[in-house]
Amino acid sequence: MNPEKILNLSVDCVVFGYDVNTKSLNVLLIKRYLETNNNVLVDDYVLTGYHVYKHETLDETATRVLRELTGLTNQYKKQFKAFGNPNRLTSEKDLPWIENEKFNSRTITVAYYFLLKTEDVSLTNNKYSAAWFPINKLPDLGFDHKEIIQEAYEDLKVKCLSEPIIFKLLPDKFTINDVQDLYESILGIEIDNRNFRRKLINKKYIIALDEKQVGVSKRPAQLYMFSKDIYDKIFEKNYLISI
Amino acid sequence: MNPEKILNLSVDCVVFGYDVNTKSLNVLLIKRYLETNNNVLVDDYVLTGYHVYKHETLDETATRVLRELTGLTNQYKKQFKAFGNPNRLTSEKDLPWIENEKFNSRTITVAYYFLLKTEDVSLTNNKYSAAWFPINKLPDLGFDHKEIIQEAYEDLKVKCLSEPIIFKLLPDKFTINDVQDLYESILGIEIDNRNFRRKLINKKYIIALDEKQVGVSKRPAQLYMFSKDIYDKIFEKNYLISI
DNA sequence: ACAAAAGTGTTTCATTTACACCCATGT
DNA sequence: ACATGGGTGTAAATGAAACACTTTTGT
Repeated sequence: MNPEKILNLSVDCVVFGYDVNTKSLNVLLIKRYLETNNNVLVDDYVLTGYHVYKHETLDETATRVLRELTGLTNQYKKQFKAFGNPNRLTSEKDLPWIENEKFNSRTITVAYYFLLKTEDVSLTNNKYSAAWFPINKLPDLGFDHKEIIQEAYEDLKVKCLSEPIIFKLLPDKFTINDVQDLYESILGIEIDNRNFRRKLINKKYIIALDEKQVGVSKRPAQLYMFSKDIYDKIFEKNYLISI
Repeated sequence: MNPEKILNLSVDCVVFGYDVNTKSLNVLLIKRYLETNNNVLVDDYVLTGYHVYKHETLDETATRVLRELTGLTNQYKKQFKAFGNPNRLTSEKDLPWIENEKFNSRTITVAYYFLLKTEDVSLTNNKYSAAWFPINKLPDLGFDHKEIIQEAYEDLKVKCLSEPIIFKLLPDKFTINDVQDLYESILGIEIDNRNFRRKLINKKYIIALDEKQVGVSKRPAQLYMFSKDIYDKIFEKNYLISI
């Protein structure tokens, strides 16, 4: 017997992945397609999500949804907002879909975002036809998912300035320039390399490895890692008022 | 005919109020009391909250809940987290209450906090027996409301450092020391008065009025106001990475 | 030898921190 | 006159911002 769904409550997941090579911050989306008599009713993308089961916490639902799509567990996740507008699933495109899927059209969704590495996800033969899209080149999106992604992105932008979550998006071994590129991708700004470099290297929790890049057709860069242990140890709450 | 409730979805409101005189950051709570045959089953406090109506957005529910309790509208509010643990309403104290109120015991609540001035709320003859409690001296609380308040408070602590929401808790005319006292109350820290004073007075959006305190039995202090217009005009996003 | 990205130092400016006494007013 | 909280200034230290060239490597 299947677990029982809560019919008017779902979790939607904005899965962020960073591709070090293309320097692109991406969002993982799944295909939504519906036709009747060769008549295409719905053809766009949506976030991955599912109803909450009766026995589950919201966090567990989010974890399950990610695992179902990618096979991954133990990824950084954050619940960032609930969306409950009564009209959020009532656009012209959404109605046939909802009818087909027997959704409750007044469904509240609790939205999470995940941070992971694009390279950790294998999409070949993905049963949801999942695909990565650069955050700035999103396809046509169903429901209110464009808004949800936008709010996740805003939260990420703020949060990456004050917490070391950036490293969740990078490989375990990275270069200083990787970090800079990622900040530039997320924030849409340019950063001075010398200042950034000095700042980062001076952090005790940024550890230079005995290793350099291999297989690059240029001067190979020094590799570093992030030590969460050291970060936690030296973390000090800062009460700087900047209004 | 009454609007139709969504039975498994509610909004709970953490109403923060600051009392300038006692320098106390308070939370507004309502009484929860139930007895049968002179047998007290439930006697504690809870947050104010209510089910979401079918036609309402979540924000509208929160606004309605606050208005119902205090008569106030147009107060600062923020949705900060959804709570959906399947066991969140199943403690020994909560069960008789839920039975009595015909709640769905698997109710998800979307939590908001409000910031307002204690003095704006009149509690005489309040039909919910509402009362203010200092954030550090909360009474026995029902459901998971202690956790909800704690999370609201954490969010407030972070947010007041980077956004001028502190002024939502103060009267329109305040002294520099009022602001300092409030920061100290919220953050639980001590601040150097000279440094704080200089910092604040140098902000263009902190405007010295042609007025001083009246009715105080000491040297009356200069009154100031906060100009949101000027704040918005000179606001600049800051991309300082502090990890 | 050349292309391409990695890596490096110094100066200026702004902000934060530390710190102790006099002042104005009401009683 | 006195008690009470209001109000003030300076110097040192830290952190951010601006800025251009050399080095290393693979091809």
